[in-house]
This record gives sequence, C-alpha cells and structure tokens, in this order.
Amino acid sequence: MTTAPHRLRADAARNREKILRTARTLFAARGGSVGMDEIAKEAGLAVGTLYRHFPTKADLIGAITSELSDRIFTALDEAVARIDAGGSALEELTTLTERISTAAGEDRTVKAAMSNLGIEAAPELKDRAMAGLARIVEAGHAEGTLHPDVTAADLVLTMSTLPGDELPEPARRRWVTLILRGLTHRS
Amino acid sequence: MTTAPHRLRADAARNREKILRTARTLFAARGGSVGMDEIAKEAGLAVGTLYRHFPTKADLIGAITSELSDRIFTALDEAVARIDAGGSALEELTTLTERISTAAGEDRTVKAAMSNLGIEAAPELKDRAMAGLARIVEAGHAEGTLHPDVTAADLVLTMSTLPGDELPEPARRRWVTLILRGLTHRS
DNA sequence: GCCTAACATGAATGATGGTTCACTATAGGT
DNA sequence: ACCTATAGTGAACCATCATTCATGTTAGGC
Repeated sequence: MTTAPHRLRADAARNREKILRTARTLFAARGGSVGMDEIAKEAGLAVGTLYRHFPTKADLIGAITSELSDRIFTALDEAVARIDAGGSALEELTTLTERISTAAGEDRTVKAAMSNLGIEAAPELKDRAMAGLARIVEAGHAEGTLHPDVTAADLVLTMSTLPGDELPEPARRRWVTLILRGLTHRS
Repeated sequence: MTTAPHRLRADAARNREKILRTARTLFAARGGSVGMDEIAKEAGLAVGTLYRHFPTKADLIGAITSELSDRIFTALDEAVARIDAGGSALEELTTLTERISTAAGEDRTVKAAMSNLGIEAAPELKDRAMAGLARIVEAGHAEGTLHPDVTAADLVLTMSTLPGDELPEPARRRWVTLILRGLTHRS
C-alpha cells in the first residue's frame, strides 16, 4: 500500500509499540480528550517522539481506531460464518450485540467507533458492516426470529446507538434486552 | 429562594433576555461548545456584560437547561394528566417519546439534558421523572399494552438514550418505533 | 571503534476559550 | 439637572492543547 521502504530502527519500533499500548489504554478510559503530552509522559517518552511516529493526533486516533475496527469486523464475520454453518441467527445477533455493548461500556474508543458507524464513517466501513449485518438479517427472517420489517440499517442503528460508560453495566445489559425485543419477531 | 432583593435595571433586564435568547439558539444548534465571546458578540454585548449576568459559563448553561427541564416536565405531566382522564397510556407514551425525540434532534440542549437524566442528573430531577413515568408504566400495565416487566427505569433509559442530531430525522423516527416495540406488549 | 542516518528531546509557539478588572456609561430616584 | 448605584466595555490574563524545531543521542552498518 504505502511505499514503506524502511525497516524501523529497533528502538523506534519499541517506542511505537509503547505509544500504541499507552494510547489504547488512555483513550479507552477517557476518550479522545487525553492530551498528547500526557500520552507521551505516560509512555515514558517526549512529545516529539510521539509526533515522529504519528504526525497528528488524528493519525494516532486513526491507528487505534483502525486496529479496533479489525477486531469488531472479525467478530461480525465469525458470527456470519457460524450462521452459515447452521447456527441460530437470533443467538448470534444476541451474542454479538452483547459483546459490542460490553466493549462499548469498557472502551470509549469502541463507543466512538460505533457512534460513527451511524453517521460519518467511511463508506467502505459502513458498507462492510451493512453486508455482514444483511446476512444476519436474512438468516433471521428465514428463521422467523427477526421481525419481518427489520433491515440491516436497523441493526446499524442498534449498534451505533449502544450506550457507553455513561451508563452502568446493568443498565447496558437491560438496554440490549429491550432493543433486541424490538427487533425480534413477536412470538 | 435566593435573597433577590433588587429589581433589575431596565437595560439590565433587557440584556439578560437578549443573552438568554441568543444562548438558547446557539446552544441548540451547536451544543455547549460555543464560546462565551461568540454568544456575547451575537447578542450585541461585551463579554463582561455576559459575565455580570452569569458569573460562569456553567451558570448560563444551567439557566437554559433549567428552562428546558420545565418544558419537558410540563409535557410529561400533561401526558400523565391525560391518562388519568382516561386516555391511552400507550398512545401518550408514544406521543411523548416522539416529541422528545424530535426535540432532541433539533436542540442539542435537549439531547444533553436527556442524556444526563440517565446518569448524573440531580436526584430531584430524576425522581420527578421517575414519578411521572411510573404512572405511565402503571397505566400501561393495567391496559395490557406495556410489556409486564417494563419499569419506569426502563423508560428513563429509553428517554436518556434517544439519539440527537448525529442521526437524520428518518433514522430517529425509526429508532422510536423499534424501541417502543421493545417496550410494548407482544400482541 | 567510527560515523551518520535515524531517532529522541522538550522548551517554545500559536490557537482557543474561560474569566477578570480598571475604566466608562447610564438609569432612575431626588 | 444632578448623582451615584448599577450596569456595560473590552483588552488582558491565564490555562490548556496541538504542534514545531533546534539541538542532543544512538543504533547498527562499515
């Protein structure tokens, strides 16, 4: 993709990892409002070093958000795979929603990424999400467990409005229950 | 309540209103991130004047949020009154949710106030909300239109997670439909 | 062991935004 | 008309941040 001709020097590679690890933790706990200075200090480095690796704060956030997207899409793909292998769509949807809800409660980056999906996410990401969710919706309709008029867009809506750490865990759990009730077919 | 011995001078009263009017509009459109300088300029006043009336930005936001709470509680009380007068709980809940959803989409202060209800709102406010919503829940159970295990806390959850202007109007409408489906009794 | 391209450092810069205050203006009672 | 308590003004102050850059350090090829 990028030209990337140079192998990183050993110390540089080490520092890069330290930065990513630290930023992951701080962003998870307190969101994108943590300062670059604090990230650097916490990583035991100077700000300048941080900027050598990530020319902009947006770049740093982007790198971390990107890692995250991978993990989330993996979970989605696995759910779809299990459904294709004969698994229950309702069960997979439930588990997936619960997992993302928990993650959104524990990591503000997850919450932010999810909120973004609903609105200004790169079309590329949104399309990939829609594609996976569409498979789940299809299977749910075939199963008769999903309300007939529910669409993939509804699931995007569901995922993107999942509450974050502003709500305590029990409330988040309850929330998932209520939402899924609205999506599933009346028995 | 407060000692409030002094009548405001005419020009001061006029300016106070100008400030509130302007702040209402700006906060509605862009949230609490609008600067004090901008509010003052837009109101045709100097910042110092703004600070004479509201010693702190938090005070200004508080004043506006407070006005808002009144309007929202009025809507809630009216809904309860109509139910007491024999109206349908389901219908009132639907209308109330739709109204608040629309308001949250058009006014960021509403959205913020609602989000706050879920978490760090003054117990006084939360209690008042719970009381009104409890009446609706009761009536809904009696009617058989609300899912038996739904509680007032669930309605607080519903109201406090209503999406704001990050979602377009149709998505907000759809969202209300889905949520209400999760709350109402399976027919 | 030397040398230098890579890398790290952290004080300084510039932008933003809340808040203050010494000074000026005026409403409204006399 | 006059006086003064009230009110208004806006430049300046300060804290917070992202970002830069002149200077010092070091990994790793020779």
